[in-house]
Amino acid sequence: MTPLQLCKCLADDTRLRTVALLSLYEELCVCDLVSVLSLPQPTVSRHLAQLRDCGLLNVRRDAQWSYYRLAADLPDWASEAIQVLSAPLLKANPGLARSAAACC
Amino acid sequence: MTPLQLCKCLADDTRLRTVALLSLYEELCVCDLVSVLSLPQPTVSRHLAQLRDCGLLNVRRDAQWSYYRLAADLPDWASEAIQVLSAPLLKANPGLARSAAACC
DNA sequence: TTATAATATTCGGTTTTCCGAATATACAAA
DNA sequence: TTTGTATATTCGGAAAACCGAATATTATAA
Repeated sequence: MTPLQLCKCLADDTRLRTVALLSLYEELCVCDLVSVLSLPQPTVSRHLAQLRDCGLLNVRRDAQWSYYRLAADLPDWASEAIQVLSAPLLKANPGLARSAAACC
Repeated sequence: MTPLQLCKCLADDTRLRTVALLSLYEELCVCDLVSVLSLPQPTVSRHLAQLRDCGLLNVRRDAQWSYYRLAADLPDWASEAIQVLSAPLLKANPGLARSAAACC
């Protein structure tokens, strides 16, 4: 995981919002993200796979649900960057956190 | 300037290294960057223009030289993100800082 | 004015990224 | 086993990003 890889991962609205939500909610399943982000399920799954392949997310499978969370072994600078970038995004989009609170 | 815009600006190796150098050197002219980054001048200028158009960099024109620096009016979260991402990049590429020291 | 140096821009073409649609897989409940 | 739900993947095509080459611009010096 390099700074460039992290920036590329976060240089997409869907992925950045996903990571911001996971910095707030610890763990979310795909259907929650589909509902909160208002995007088709395959789109969400594709971005999640990309974040997982980069080492940014971990998955936990429980029955037919997949629960995603920020990877536990991220370097400190990556966690800090995610925090620093998520905060203003969530502040500027109160609807995101609101609809997540209503669903997750 | 949004977190997404910042991430897109930094999601390119040339631009990320440029910003990292400017987080270390305060002010650099185009020919310094051309030399340090080992890239064609038009390539460097194009990326600088992109960073300038995003509001990330300011230019100061002095005679035939253009001196670039990080924008003075960046929001705190953006400055912090740049610092957090630049540090590991510079640490992982000691040659960058070294060749900048030898030239600028 | 001419020549030169530093920088900026434009133009095509290639590569990368993203998405919609369709399909596949995994699991659970009936 | 069949049905249904949740998730993942594949496959085009479209949009965007990036680069090399050529050229334009600006300013200095001769």
